[in-house]
Order: sequence, then C-alpha cells, then structure tokens
Amino acid sequence: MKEFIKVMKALSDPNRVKLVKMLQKRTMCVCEVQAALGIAQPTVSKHLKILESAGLVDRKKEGLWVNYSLADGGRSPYAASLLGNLMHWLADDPGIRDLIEKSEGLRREDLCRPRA
Amino acid sequence: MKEFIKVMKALSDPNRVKLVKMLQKRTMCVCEVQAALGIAQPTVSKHLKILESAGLVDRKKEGLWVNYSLADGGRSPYAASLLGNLMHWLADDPGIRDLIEKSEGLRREDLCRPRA
DNA sequence: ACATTATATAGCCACAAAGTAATATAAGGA
DNA sequence: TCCTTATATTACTTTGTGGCTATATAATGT
Repeated sequence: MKEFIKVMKALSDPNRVKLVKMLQKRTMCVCEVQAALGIAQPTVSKHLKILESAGLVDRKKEGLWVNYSLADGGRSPYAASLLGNLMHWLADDPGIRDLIEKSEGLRREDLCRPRA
Repeated sequence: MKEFIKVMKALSDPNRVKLVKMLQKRTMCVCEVQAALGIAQPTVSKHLKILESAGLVDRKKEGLWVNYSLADGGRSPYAASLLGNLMHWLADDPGIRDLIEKSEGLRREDLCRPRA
C-alpha cells in the first residue's frame, strides 16, 4: 500500500507530471528541467528525488551533470503501469505540448555555462 | 491536466484507496464505511465527495441512506483506467484483505440504529 | 591545492489537506 | 406538525507539501 501511495503522490503534482512527459522525449539534466519548468533549481532536485524514490525516474551521474531518464518500471509495477499510460495520456494537453516543444529546443551547454 | 491531477490526488490517500477497494465488493452507505474505516462520519463524507468529483465513485440517494458505488468510468478515462488497475492491485495487501473481510460482515441495520 | 560549477541539502514560509466536533439539511415516521 | 436519523456542511486544528534562499557537496580544470 505504501508503495502504491508513493507512486500516486509522486504523480499528483503538475510539475512532476510535466517532468515525466518531458523525459518521455529525452534524458535531461537538472538545469534543463529548471529552464523548461521555470522553477528554482533546488525545487527541481526535490521533485526529481520524489519521482526517483517512487521508481518513476532513473538517475545517472555523468561528470558534473546528473542525467535523469524515465525508469523502465522494473522497480514498481504501479510505476510501470502509470508510465505506460502516461505515454499517451496528456499528449493533447496544450500546456504539455507547448512545454515539450520548448524543452526540445534546450541544450545544456547554453544553460549551465553563462560564460562559455 | 487538471482532471488527471484530480484523479491522482483522489487516489493518493490510503483511506480513499481502501474505500475504492471496499466498493469493488459491494455498494456501501456512509455509516458502513465509517464503521469499516474507523474514522468520523464527516471525514467519510469528505472523502466520498473527493472520490465522486474525480469520477471514481457514484452516489445514489435512497431514502435516508446514500449508497455509494464504483463509477463505471464513463466520466473520466483516467478514473476508468485506474479503477481497472485497482481491480487487481493491492489484492494481496494484508491491510486491504483484513479490511475487506471486516467490511463484508457489516450490515447497515446494525450500525445506524443503535436502538433498533 | 584551489577555483569553478552542477547538483543536493537545510531551513524557512505559505498554503493545501486530513482529521475532528458542532451544526445544518433532508427524508421518514409518529 | 414534530421528532428521529442518515448524511452534508461549517469551523477549526494539525500535519504535509511546494516554493524559495542560502549553503553544502562533488566533480572538473588550472
């Protein structure tokens, strides 16, 4: 029961759902998510932690960056099923469409190194 | 998006999930739910309202009683899908098993009329 | 070793949410 | 009409959650 509630709670926040929808398109680092969602970096880290601990998202550290990607769902059947549904759910949502489009134009090199 | 969040939030509370699992077995009135969950009557009414407004539960007034039953899901595809999954999810959860067993032994005539 | 930088953690505030007791509403029976 | 009773609503308290700023951590380059 606790594991189920964890997944449901994780997907009960609009920003976290948006995050999942973006990660369906590609792996992202924290600063990319921050730019896409327009919220503070620590807030992004917190959301990602919640998604990860629910088994919805995987974390892979690569150099200075941490790359987050959709989980395969092996860790939680609830997460697996919801992630499956979310592949088509909200595809027509205007807010999501705009966000995806916006997120696809982001590159971390332009975001994290203002003096590059 | 708002509709999706509403369904997820509705199913993010253990008592509401228990309620759905009980309604899978049979229609229940408020006082039966109250007895099964062991929480105050207004709290039950509040939970039921949340479930109803998410399209997860139907309400039918019959005399003094109000009978709540599982929704068919026609009002929300998210609700429909989650209700489908919940038919098998948590079936092995010990807390849920005990609750279902307990709820099956309840009859409203014994609960709502202490002086019957 | 030291500076730089991407991310994480800590601490705080505002608001949402779950619980309660008390009261209002609505339906039936006397 | 008046009383009873099942449920809903109100008002309130406590806890949880999302947001922020400030600071700590970890990895890289000089």
